[in-house]
Amino acid sequence: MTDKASGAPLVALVVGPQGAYAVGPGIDEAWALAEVGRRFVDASARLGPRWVVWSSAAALRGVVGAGIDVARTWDLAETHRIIHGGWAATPGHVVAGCRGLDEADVPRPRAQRLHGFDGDLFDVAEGGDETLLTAGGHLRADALLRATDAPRLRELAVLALECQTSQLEALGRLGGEHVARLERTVWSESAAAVLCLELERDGLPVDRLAAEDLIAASAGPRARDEGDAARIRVERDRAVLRHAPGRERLDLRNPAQVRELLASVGVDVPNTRAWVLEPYRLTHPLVDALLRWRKDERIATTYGYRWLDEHVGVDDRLRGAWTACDGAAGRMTAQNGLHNLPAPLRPAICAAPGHVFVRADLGQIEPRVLAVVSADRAFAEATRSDDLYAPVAAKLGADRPTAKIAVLAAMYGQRSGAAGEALKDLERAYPVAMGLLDRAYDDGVARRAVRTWGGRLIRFGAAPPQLGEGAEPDAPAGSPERSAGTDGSRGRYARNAIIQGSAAELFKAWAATVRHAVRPLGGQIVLCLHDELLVHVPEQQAHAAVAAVEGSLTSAARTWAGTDQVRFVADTSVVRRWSEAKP
DNA sequence: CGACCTACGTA
DNA sequence: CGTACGTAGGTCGT
Repeated sequence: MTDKASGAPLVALVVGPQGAYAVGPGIDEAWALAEVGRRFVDASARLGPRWVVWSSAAALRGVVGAGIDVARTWDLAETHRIIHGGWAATPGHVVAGCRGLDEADVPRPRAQRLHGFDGDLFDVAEGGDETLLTAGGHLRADALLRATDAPRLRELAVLALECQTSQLEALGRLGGEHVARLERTVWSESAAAVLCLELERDGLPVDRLAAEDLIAASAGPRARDEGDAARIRVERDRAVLRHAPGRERLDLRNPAQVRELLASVGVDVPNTRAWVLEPYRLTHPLVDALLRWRKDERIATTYGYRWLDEHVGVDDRLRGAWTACDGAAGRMTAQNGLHNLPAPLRPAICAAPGHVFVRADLGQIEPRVLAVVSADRAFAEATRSDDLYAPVAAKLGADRPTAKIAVLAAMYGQRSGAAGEALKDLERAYPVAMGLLDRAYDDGVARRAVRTWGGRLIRFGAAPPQLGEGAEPDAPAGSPERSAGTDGSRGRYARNAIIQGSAAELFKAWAATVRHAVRPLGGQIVLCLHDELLVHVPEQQAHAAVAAVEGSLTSAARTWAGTDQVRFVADTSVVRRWSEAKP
């Protein structure tokens, strides 16, 4: 069995709790756990395979952790998510997907282990002589954890190869003449899953002292004990409460009390959200003080000393868990603030001595993606420009701000504001692109599943899969499918998911290419932020890294889009601190 | 203790 | 100008 398009032999790797197994053309070996890294390197050099894994996290965390470069993979879990939609993708789900079995019947792991007991040992002892599959053809729950001997590991590896074959056939049925595009999606999404492990391993470089200073500016000094912390909190609150004489005991963290307080000074609002209060900033000094307090409070609670201590390692790297796709359209997610670090803290994100960041963000990615997905030749023409809105404005006979609002309104669906006339002109100027958006909207209203450009399924109406309960402790919150909501909300969701999800695919294809290109330079991708990449690289290699990042965009975009008629642009700069680059 | 709400950070 | 995500603190009910 080989990967036809790339010519690489397909080798399954299963890593269990006590050993590993690799099987494929030219290899059929049990590996001791301590030897996995070395044998992985040997087998990679000897065979140049595409490694087939149930999931990158399960099979490759140790390999990546050892600093080994993992080149080509086929991640069965990520592929399952592409083909079938949703987020649940345990080996059980993969097998069910491949065999056409009902996802709802996938065996789920036993309930929570009891406090103070090691549930794994208990389960392994009890499940020692079980078969791999149930009578119904499903993979037994926790099959990977229970695979403690070589024969069982081999069985799982062979099954993985069968699933890969089955997924490839499914891609062929789905893709027709575009099967190669879907296969490339699998490759880059699989690479993204490996990249996630690298991001977790490497972390984001932080200037700890700068971070402490920035936190101190908002949260005050480090508290020595609980009483000290309370005193500092009261001190912070006083900046607001001094504007409310007689109500110094009020709890600013309680929105109901804050709303009442605002009413007492004549500010009557339905809620106390920042955008609601913003117009009242000058009405009463209390409002301004409150909004400033909220900013500080955010840093004090979410990005304060505790955050620094818990998530920034002794090597001054900020680490969190990464996932290659969320449950909706397929963007990457990250924990511990890596994806929502407040701008005021960005000066603390600083390259290590002798290093710099190459920072690059994609410009106007979503309308450019729309040009690809819709194959609208006129709209593609507009992407030739560095600023896509300029030619659109010219074509509409409108000014640039109007053209921009019209395009955004078309893509995201506006509820308020006045894009009306320009929107009608847009429909006339780019009927193909607008037609795609209208069709996506209608699909959402009708609960019809849609697919992104790369082939990821966006589902509707299905019962939300049972996450949680130990099945997938790290599953992103929320249910991936939109079964509820109004017609309009589903329509907007579908329209957005096609654009946002396709953009995420292009981004990951770019990131995977960059990752490969900067490795020989000693570079690492240290942050992925939906349309922005931060690459950490030795100073002397900055120039080469910039070229690699930009060259990667050209090649990744051409391959992903299947055309060079749509242009993608990146704004790239070399900086010491993240904040030096204006996004 | 968890579910839910409010609020807000990022893209 | 919509969508998505992660985090924390509050309340309320068990």
